[in-house]
Amino acid sequence: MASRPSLTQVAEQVGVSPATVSRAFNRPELLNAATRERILSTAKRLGFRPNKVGSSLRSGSTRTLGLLLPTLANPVFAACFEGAEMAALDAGYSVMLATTGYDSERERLAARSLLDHRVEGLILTVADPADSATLGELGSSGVPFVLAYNESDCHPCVSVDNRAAAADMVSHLAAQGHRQLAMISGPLAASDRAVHRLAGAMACAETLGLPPPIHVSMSRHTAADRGRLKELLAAPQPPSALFCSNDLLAAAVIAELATLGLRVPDDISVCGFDGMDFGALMVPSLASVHQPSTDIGKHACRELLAALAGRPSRSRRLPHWLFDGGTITAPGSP
Amino acid sequence: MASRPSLTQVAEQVGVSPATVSRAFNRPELLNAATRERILSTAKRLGFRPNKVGSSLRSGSTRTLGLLLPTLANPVFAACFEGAEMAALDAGYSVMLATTGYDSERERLAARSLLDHRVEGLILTVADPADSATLGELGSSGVPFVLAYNESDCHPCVSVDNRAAAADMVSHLAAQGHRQLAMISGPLAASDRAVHRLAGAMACAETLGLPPPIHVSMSRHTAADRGRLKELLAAPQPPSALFCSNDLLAAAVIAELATLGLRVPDDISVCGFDGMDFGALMVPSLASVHQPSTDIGKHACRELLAALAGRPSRSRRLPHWLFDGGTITAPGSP
DNA sequence: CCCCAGACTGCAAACGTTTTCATTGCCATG
DNA sequence: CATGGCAATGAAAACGTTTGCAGTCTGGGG
Repeated sequence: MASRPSLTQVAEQVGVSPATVSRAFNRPELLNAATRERILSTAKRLGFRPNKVGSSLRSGSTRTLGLLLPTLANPVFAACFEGAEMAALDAGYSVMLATTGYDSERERLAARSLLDHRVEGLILTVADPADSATLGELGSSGVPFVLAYNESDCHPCVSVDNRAAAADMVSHLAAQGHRQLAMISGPLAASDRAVHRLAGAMACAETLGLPPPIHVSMSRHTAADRGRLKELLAAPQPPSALFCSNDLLAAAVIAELATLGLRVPDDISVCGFDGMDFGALMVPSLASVHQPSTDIGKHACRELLAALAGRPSRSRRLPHWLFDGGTITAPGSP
Repeated sequence: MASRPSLTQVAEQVGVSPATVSRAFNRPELLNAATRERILSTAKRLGFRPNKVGSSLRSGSTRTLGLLLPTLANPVFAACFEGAEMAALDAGYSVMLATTGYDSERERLAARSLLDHRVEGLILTVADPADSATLGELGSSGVPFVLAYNESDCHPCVSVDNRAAAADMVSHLAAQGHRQLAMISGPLAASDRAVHRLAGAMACAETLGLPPPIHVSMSRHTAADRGRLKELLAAPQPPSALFCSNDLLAAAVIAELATLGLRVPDDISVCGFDGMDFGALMVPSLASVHQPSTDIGKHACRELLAALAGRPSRSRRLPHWLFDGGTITAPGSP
């Protein structure tokens, strides 16, 4: 009921100037201990909390960061948020989250809205940093930003080395005896990660003298996808292992294979990329290239905060590692 | 570089008063078409966007909603966010998200921070609405709020009927021939949902003349949990079906059972509660009581917006439904 | 020709802070 | 006793908007 009193009201209650009340909260050491206590106690009594809107306007700083992610339906991004939130909180910042659903128009609009709210910096994942309207607008806005998951030479970014990571997985599969692989991804236009992972897999296969992996792009859980999978397996040289460019997709593929009567890994090996927590709970557990999503969020946030503090933010390449789950086995086991 | 120009600067560029520029954006119909165009075009040329901080301060409305959830690691809450974000966006609102990690202190602090940012309303999920410090503070703040997932008689909330939903699942299990059930939950103190689900299961079992379900509370993925599960299965009358109070837990339990050499559903049936998208991708697919998480977020947001518009927000009980996945079968099948 | 109703625009006061610059005592120093 | 320095506080301007009120035109009706 008692709609929040203002600093001024507290001031006149106590009988001091607004400036003094402000100082009681921001520079308490400047005040006479007695006045400070007097102010703090009546502030509490009245239920006063400093209004950040006023404060932001005057100080020019909102202490808010923007986070722009494709979707929270992918636990990877959810983890990224939590990492970023943690780091932001530690620094006294709040975060304003928006999702784009992989839609570039929504992305542009959301970024604009975030800027309108005067976030001091932005962490975001775009389809392709080399060609992004959003990044263009952002650049000319002067608001610092850090890319998460994307890899770029021209912008600060925090990610794993997607090419190397994919190559590692291909090596691992080859070591198990697999030769013909397939790489399954979503639409490449929606994710530079998928592009890099595919490139890494291809390059590694070539180095190892494997036949080039077959690339299959699944649109969005349409019936056509099911057909494409069937077709892939009916090829003259069907792959013995499916490398999916993300864990969610891997899970979907495994489920799809099950409906086709194929068992993983007995009939075919499958692996993913991301390392979502959930993969470890699957039975068998999902083999996958793990990336430290929480840390990606955390470090992206730290770099952003660094930029806000004047230090330039540097790109960080975080380590990935293979999780050798039960969905991979040597080809042709009983 | 060009740090955002202000409305005033646009005004003097165009040679009109700030008021006119303001109107060009908010009440364009009031302006002479020519002036309007002149303003809009120079505004665009200068890269001007109205500063929401100034606007919020003057108008007293931030057009921002707060969302306070336990964790995004549970995809249920992620879906809730996306639903809420959608509804908020439709109404021209932004959302500020914070997570609590099921920690009541973090919860209190986060709520306070949200209020400090002057969100106009709050959507939140608390441990127990009947006894929540956060809700207390919120109440005296005068900021409208809507509970999501929680059930309460004293506060507006959007949820399923957890008791009835759990009862439905128990009926289903009984119909399959199960008699001795176990209910597995997280710490009851952290979730009134778990409490209600347990109560619903118990009541239904009694009605149907089944022996009372055994309740097992798993703390947080500790080694002790594994022991508790083992112990449960070694009981004189071991349960033939495990009803987990959420899907994430169900997945963990299934993984745990696998390490104990038990197959689901051949050796034991398992089911969950939530209906996270992921469950359908598991092999076998996870039987579960589904709740419409996205809609919960969406409706919670709508109710909140209603409150902001003066209409009182009403509690909504959304429908649940059983997803009869492959993790349940009649007891004692080969 | 006068008057009045629009239509359009400007003035200036808010909104709740922060912060620079002064002001006031007061005490110690010379 | 004058001086200077320090500690504690206040006055007032500024941040970028919105908005009630008042002002200026224009044109049409009487």
